[in-house]
Amino acid sequence: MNQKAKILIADDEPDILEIIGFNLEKEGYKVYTAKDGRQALEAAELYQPDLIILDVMMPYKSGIEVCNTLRSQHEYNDTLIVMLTALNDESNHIKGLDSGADDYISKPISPKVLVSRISALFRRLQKDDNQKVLKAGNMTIDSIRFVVTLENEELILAKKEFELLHLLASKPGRVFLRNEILSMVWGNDVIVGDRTIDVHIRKIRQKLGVDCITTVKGVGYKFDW
Amino acid sequence: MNQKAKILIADDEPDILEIIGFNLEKEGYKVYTAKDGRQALEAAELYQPDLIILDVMMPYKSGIEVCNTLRSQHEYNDTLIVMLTALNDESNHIKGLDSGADDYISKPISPKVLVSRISALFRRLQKDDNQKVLKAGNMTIDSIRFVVTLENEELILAKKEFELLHLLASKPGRVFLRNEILSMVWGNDVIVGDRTIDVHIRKIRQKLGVDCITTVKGVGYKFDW
DNA sequence: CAATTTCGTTAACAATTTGGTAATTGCCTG
DNA sequence: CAGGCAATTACCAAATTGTTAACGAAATTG
Repeated sequence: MNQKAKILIADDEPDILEIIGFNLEKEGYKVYTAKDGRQALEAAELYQPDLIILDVMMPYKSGIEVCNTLRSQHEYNDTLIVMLTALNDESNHIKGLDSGADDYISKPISPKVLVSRISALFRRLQKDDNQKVLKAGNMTIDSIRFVVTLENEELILAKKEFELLHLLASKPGRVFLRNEILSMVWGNDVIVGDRTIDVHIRKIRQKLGVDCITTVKGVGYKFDW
Repeated sequence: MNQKAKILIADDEPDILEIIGFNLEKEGYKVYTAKDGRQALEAAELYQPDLIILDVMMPYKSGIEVCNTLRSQHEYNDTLIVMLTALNDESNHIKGLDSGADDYISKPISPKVLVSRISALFRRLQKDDNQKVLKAGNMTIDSIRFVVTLENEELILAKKEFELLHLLASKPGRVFLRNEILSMVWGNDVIVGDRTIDVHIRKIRQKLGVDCITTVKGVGYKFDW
């Protein structure tokens, strides 16, 4: 989930689609919509959303049927499903959860609450794999495994080297001033000479064997692919 | 969660405790109760529940405070937290989710719905957590029988050794910081010297005879196959 | 319940790796 | 060609980890 998480909303009321969709997009999610159960299944297959919001009452296929269908397929194992239904419809509430939904939200619901609830679900999902993996061309900088991969070959950098490369590569093309580099990699209270950075840059370039760090004279360094 | 899942309920209304408790026990959960925020924290530490239901309004410490406290400690990372509050209290609803709760349920709630909702949470949790027997190459780490098998030969590790290996192998390739290792294997309140981890790593490497644990200097260790 | 073994931890020291500096060289620019 | 900056190189100091041995606590066993 390093990019925008994709959310599919299925409801037969256009108003709901619009209100919910608008609010989720505002939060940075990529939103798709469907207006009945069949469309929902098609869209799910097409867009592979990370989370699906299903209204229980929909034409052709109810949300519960859709949920059952999805849950029976392996590739939707990790897809979050949220059921949406009218307040106090307890029997559907239970059916929804028992069909494998991850949460149940009753209408009417305030956008704020909805968004909070959805982030809570995502939070639990991504607790471990905080996607700390940067990619640029055929290079991967993986700070979970602490490995840099270049054309399928693993390179091992020392801690400071790794941190420095990671910093530069986190904003490709952007120039980092020497000061910035110092305070971000070394911290504000550590005092080291200016040449230290050069030396580390050198070591990185040497180990990578590829020239992806550009010197900007008098200013700093940047990562370029 | 091969045994009964343990659930802790914290609420200052005895009626609620009883009704919810009764219904959860009927479903086969082991239930503990607490009647205010402080007790909740104590009970959490004592019983290590799998799921905690927190009323938002409680004497001494609100459910939200309790939730924040728990979430700041590593060993409660995988503990599910459900917030319980009066209907339509939207601001608390949001605070609750933002403090790291996994779900939010508003009172009054029917026992059936509550139970369904809780099983939904457990279902999601088990999805990732089901790795009681880890496999990597010709190695098997069986935390049910407490045995490590390497090329069909059984090795016996001491408890700490086993736990450490199991932790590392649970996410192959991922680097575990020394802090993480300490808090996950030893717990947060135990203070042990720095060399302790090394010594255990040493023993594991020695017993396994295979080099599957990689040191990442200045960072931690990782399991690699 | 004493004897014995196994564990977990620590301390001390060795080995290794890493980080930082200084001195030198090289390169671009005006 | 001089001045300013970066690239290199080699070297040393500091930090980190590996290894061993030893000791008390806990578990096991007879």
